[in-house]
Amino acid sequence: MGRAPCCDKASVKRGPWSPEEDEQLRSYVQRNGIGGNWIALPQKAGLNRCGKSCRLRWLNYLRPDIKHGGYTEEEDRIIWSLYSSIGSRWSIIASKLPGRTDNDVKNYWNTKLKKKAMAMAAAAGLSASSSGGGAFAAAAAPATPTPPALSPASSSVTSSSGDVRFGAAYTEPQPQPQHPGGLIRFDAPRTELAPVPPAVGAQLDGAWSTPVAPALDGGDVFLPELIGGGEQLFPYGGDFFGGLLQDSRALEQLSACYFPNMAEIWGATAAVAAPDGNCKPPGLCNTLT
DNA sequence: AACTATCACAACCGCGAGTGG
DNA sequence: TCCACTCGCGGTTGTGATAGT
Repeated sequence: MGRAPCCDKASVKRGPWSPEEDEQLRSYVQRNGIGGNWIALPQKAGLNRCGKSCRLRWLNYLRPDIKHGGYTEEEDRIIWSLYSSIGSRWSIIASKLPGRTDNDVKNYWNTKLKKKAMAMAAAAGLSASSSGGGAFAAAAAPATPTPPALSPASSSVTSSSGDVRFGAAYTEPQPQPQHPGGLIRFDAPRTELAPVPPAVGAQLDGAWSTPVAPALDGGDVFLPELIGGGEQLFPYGGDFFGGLLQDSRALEQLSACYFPNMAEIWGATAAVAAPDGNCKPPGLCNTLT
């Protein structure tokens, strides 16, 4: 049994790419495009590489619009908030960071940002002992599915591979910073989400309690549009991690800002949520991208 | 200077989803 | 409807660079 390999591993080169191979692949793709078939590409390009390897090399390294390193604080915020709400959907997260790849974002998270967030969580007094899985898992989410209109982005999510996502540290909702015109701003067409129930919404100002849900179908919304004037429209400035860790509501709202359709997704799946409260919204990627 | 530990990033692997015949 | 094939994703591993002892 077992899956047939995509190529004969014994006959193709593996490991790091040489500059010559890079140039060969780059020039071929620039001249001919991908051609809709990565498996056949290496042979056409004269490369002794697996098609998947070529695809990965092109997407993660050779593409002309790739940025490496030098993550800004704004990008940190995007990654953090989206990871907190949708988990390790790196391709989705990367799609909101122009020039970044899923692999790059994933590596950045695993090597730097996660540690930073963990340190912040520890500083915020979150314990890792209550449920295992680290400070964030411990701080996560209620045991039952969160009402989607209330907390579209706060429930823990169990991915297809079974790892538990961390949610925001839930504390009593605190009064939110005021933002003229509300946090959410998009150029895309807008649709209304159900208002946040009074139990929570009453503690928030109007702009926050009735989020306006833009449709991402209207076009990609990238970082500059998301953060608008930077700190001006973003609820937390310098102490970003600390602020979010102490205020899950803000995190939910921020995530809903990026992916407002989360509410609908969770709403559609809440009825079939697993008894443990974890569910994976079907078609999440398709809906969001 | 030599060795070890840690870090950062690139690359690989296996799986699920999508698609066309 | 089924099957084969490919793509894309996310987790994991490998490797070179750097820091520390």
